[in-house]
Amino acid sequence: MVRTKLEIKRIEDKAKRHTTFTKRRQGLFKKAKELAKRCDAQAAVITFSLAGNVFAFGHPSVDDVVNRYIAATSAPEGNEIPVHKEAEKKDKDVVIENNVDQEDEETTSFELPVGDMGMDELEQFEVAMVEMKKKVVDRINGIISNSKYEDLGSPYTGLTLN
Amino acid sequence: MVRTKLEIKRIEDKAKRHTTFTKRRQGLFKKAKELAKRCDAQAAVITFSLAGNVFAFGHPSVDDVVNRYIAATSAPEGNEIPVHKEAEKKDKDVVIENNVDQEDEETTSFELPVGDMGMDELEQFEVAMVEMKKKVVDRINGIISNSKYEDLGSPYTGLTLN
DNA sequence: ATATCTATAGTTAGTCG
DNA sequence: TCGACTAACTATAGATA
Repeated sequence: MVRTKLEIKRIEDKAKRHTTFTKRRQGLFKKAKELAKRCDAQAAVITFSLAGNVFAFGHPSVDDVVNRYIAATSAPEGNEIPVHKEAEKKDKDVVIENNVDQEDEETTSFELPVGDMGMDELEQFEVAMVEMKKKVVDRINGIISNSKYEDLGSPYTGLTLN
Repeated sequence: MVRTKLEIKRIEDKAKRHTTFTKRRQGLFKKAKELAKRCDAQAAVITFSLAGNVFAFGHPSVDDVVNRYIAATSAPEGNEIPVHKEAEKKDKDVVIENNVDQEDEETTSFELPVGDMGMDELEQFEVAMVEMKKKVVDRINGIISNSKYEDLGSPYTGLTLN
């Protein structure tokens, strides 16, 4: 039929919602793949259906990207790191706004106001966590035998984390 | 001019590649937002430009989704968990194939062939990692003061993880 | 529930300012 | 570099099997 204007809001009907979820998830993964391929970038997409099923995609792998994300957001040490802020919605206390997207070398540096805010503690956590994460990931990889490019989804039963 | 058929392959020209990366990243984020809103699902997208900058989006937050992903893929204990396999590319040794996508209650369960494969070890790692992750995330949240819905991107300098 | 179909809404590569 | 434009391409809601 004539497709209506499409409002982006919650779909109330369960069946429709799930159908849409499936279709759009596929589309999202495809887009992510194209982005990774065309732009030679790392990318990961993780989704949870309302039913609690995980669907994840990553290049070169979900875990690679997730690990890197964790490491990156952990801010290594009280040192200079360039920051590109990606803000869009809502309020945001942007501290530094700097667009540094050169491809190869040459990267302008800025001081992140993090150096003196319990950095020792953070550093400890970060190092321990990174090691731990690596082990777990290796273990899981061995066990679940997931491939490199597309990842499997498994539902969430126990262990509430947040 | 006339836009050619569009091949999905690596763009060689740096400037173009970056332009495309930016445009497509925005598109990808938008799609993810729509998916989250329309389908009331959790979703996260993490990308790294070649320059090493992180751009992440997540609903309700990147860390929430990442944590949940980690917890989910860590497979709590030698117990039953339903599995939905999302495979698409390449070879895959699918162990279990079960589509359990009901919205509300009622979830079929299957035994994951993981119980006797160094589960103790995995469990150890997983528990320790989850705790550690939680701490780091809390710490980072406090420091970087990121908002709930859209996350900031920060570049990656030290600590190569993979 | 998964697959295909199709009209149309939405995305984006190339270009310009 | 960045935003705006727009033709061309692509995704997808709704329908059907």
